[in-house]
Amino acid sequence: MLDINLIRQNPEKVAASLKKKMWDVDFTELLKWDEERKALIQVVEGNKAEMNRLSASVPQAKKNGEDITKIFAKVKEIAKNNAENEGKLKELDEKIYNFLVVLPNIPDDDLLPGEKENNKVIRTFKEKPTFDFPIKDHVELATSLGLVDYERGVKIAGRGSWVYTNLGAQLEWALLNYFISEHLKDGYEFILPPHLLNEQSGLVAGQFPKFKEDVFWLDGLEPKRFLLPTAETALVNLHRDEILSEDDLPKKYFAYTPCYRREAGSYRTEERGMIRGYQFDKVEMVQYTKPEDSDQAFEELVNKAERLVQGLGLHYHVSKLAAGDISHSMARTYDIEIYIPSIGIYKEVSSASNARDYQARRGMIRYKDKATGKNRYVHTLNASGLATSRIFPALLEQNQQADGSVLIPEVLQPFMGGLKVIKPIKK
RNA sequence: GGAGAAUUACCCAAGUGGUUGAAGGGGUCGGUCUUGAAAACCGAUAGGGGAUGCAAGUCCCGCUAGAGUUCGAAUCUCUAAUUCUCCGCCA
Repeated sequence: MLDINLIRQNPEKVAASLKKKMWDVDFTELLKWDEERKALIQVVEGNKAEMNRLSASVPQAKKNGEDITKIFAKVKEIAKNNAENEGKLKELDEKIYNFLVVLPNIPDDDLLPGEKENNKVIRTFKEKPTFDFPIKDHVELATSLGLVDYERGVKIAGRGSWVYTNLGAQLEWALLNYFISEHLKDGYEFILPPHLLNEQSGLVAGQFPKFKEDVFWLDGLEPKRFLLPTAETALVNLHRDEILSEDDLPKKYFAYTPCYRREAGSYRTEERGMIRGYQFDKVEMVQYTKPEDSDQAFEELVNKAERLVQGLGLHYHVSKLAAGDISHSMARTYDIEIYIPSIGIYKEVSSASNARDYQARRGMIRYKDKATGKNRYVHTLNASGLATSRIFPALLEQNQQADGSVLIPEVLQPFMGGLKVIKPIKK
């Protein structure tokens, strides 16, 4: 949610910023409603004040034996006139809310306008791996090593699903364990949230109303619930409608959940296997900070996500996203993209974003500023740390050997009973 | 799934239609006393949103939420949410 004051003060500037996100908006109507609303509030409240005064005078008038029916009539008359105004006011409030609630966040000033083509790679880790043998893709590797059963996944669930089997399940779990242990070391609080969330949570995170069709909704519970598309949705709502103490900030959380998304099925050869499914595992970090601390927190989150990939020894780069490619709710996003040799492209394993006060405004998440005693909106930030569904294939492909085996990164070995290499199953 | 009860401020809680501008207690904060602390005593403690104003202030809305009745609602009615108790079912 954008601050309407910002729009009042400088509508052209806000419109220009949103334009960078490829979002055309004209505030003329909104500002007109806003003016009308202010004028109407004064009328409505003035009338209410008058009614309150009159009603309060009844007991005294009774005591004095005055004619109170006149007072009753007067109040009734004012109430009748006011009802219409109140109706109009409610309508205006709704119109203003509906206008504001769909607007995306304002991108940071230093971002390039436009979409993907204007994303900029700002750092790279390691060289692109080279192989002196014909490489296999991750689907082939996962199958020949007995790590993933795609066919049985489709059999028991349908398209867009797979089964981690045996060492594959262990590898997946080892990745998650490795991420979790690193976050614990860094003092982040571990959360296991529910996976079925209510609509308000989606609204506060900024996924709704725009992306209501992109999540899975469940029948059978009223009011309806949806399967979380990312743990961010849960974590960012933890302190909804709360006023935190300044000493509590920053709040640093991480959660492991599967993520459920409808977008699977955009089947392209580059999205074979587990690159895009209805369900994938992810560890997600979220921070609540004071506004002045959020830039630093953003760097911390990007850095943490990078260190996780570095620990695995995999080649990746960091992209600073153009304004039009960052998500609806976010002001700034860096993607960490990992190299997948078989398709020769980089795929997102972490997306680190600063929502600034956009989500906090929607969720009334505030803290009491000690110096002024005033309540201020917090800033919320999130970053994957990490999503396994791209790490897993990248790891298999980047670490494959000529004999078809795959080396397990040292950091994962303790979580896999010391196993150093996964060898093909003999037929 | 069924039945019943409850929801008041940081916590507990009084309050069944009009000086409620919400009692009282606890806690917290400040003070007195003390070498320091405890105890005791004194004082403060309704938050939040909005309108207006340079400001002080004034006003509107706030007793879970939303509707309604009434000149007037914490109080009466309806709907919903949540919590608790009991019954049923169940991993």
